[in-house]
Amino acid sequence: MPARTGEPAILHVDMDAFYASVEVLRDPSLAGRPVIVGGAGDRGVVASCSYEARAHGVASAMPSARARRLCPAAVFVHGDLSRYGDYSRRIHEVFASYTPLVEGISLDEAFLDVAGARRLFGSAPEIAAAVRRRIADEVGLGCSVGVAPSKLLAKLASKRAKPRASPAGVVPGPGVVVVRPGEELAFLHPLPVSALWGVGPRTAQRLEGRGVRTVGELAAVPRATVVEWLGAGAGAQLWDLAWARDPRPVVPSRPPKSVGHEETFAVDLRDRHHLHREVVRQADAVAARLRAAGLAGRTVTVKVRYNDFATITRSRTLPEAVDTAPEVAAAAGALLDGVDPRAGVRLLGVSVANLARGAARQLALGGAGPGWGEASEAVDGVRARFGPRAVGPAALLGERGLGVRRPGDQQWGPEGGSAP
DNA sequence: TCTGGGGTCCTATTCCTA
DNA sequence: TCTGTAGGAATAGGACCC
Repeated sequence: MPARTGEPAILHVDMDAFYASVEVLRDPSLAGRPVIVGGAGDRGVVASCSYEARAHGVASAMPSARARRLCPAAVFVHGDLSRYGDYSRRIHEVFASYTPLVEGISLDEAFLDVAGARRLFGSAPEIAAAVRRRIADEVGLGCSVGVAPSKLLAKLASKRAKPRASPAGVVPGPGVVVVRPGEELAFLHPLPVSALWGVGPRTAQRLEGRGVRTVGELAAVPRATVVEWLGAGAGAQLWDLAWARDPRPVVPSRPPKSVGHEETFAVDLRDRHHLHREVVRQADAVAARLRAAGLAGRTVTVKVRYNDFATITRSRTLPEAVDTAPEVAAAAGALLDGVDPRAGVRLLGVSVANLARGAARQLALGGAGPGWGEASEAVDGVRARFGPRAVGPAALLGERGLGVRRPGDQQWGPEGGSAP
């Protein structure tokens, strides 16, 4: 039960330019310079960038080619997710020292419910300041914290707490912003509708077409009208959010719903042979991740994006859950056979959903082949000892590039523009 | 300007079955 | 047995988030 009812108790902690800041820690000569983490190739995008780069107009998710034009002096860094994962774990150790109620949103972002921590550590704003200080002292990174009675407001508050980049330079932010009970609507209503969780460019445009630009204007529309515009689910939810009604609790851990892998090619692929090899490679990666997580899944989906960006998916639900490369590859390969690649395929993806915990092992035995399960365990063992490249699917033998490259090597788009 | 890769969630449609 | 139907599962697509 809350020590003092009504007081803000949810923290949203958001690291400042996380990947780029980690890269500066690794290589201090980058400090103060425009740093861009992401794919440097023709089809790459910006995953994260330092505030010095933002001052030139660079932003995350922007095509790298455009970022380079905006900021020719920028240093491009390939990035390393496993390193960011290590830093993320250190940050979460700080969170866990205040409350067990930590919901990780991504490597660099989390919600903390500190209602039960206040007797021990002080008010929510005091905890927020302490978390910031400790992450700076113990990990060496900056972050911004929002404190509010709900997730939505905590997230918006952390955004306001952030540093700002303008052509004139980087302006530090307040670091911690608190929205107290009673201030919710005054804080929320002047913001653009796109500030609401679930309003992307598409929905924002639809609302703007009806004369609704701010959250306050949305709140002023009758709820039934918003439902008519956006459907029962999204409409009702957005209208509630516009009135700061957000009862979502902080949920410490959620099991994954799907595991997938997808890759954009440096050049479009048109022949089935190449695409089938890619399916095998991706199926191998997905299956290995499933086994590592102790999961298996029944629904296999193949995703194809053509060179005009039109995207299709084809999926099939198997009678039993699978977690081995040959089984995932067989299902995905069959789906791929129903797709015409002649228009040019720029992206291919394989994913597995309908997940259950460890359901596949005994089913794989005596199933399709002589123990895919045992063979996969052996593969996992070899990779654990000798590295992820030590073994791969037989179908990929003898081909340079394709066979050697491992999924995950190109996290933010293909390097260069030559054929794979 | 030309758009990555990891996901979640929602909706509409189709198909199967009781 | 035929037909209509209601509901659930599967499928496909799309918006959105970090």
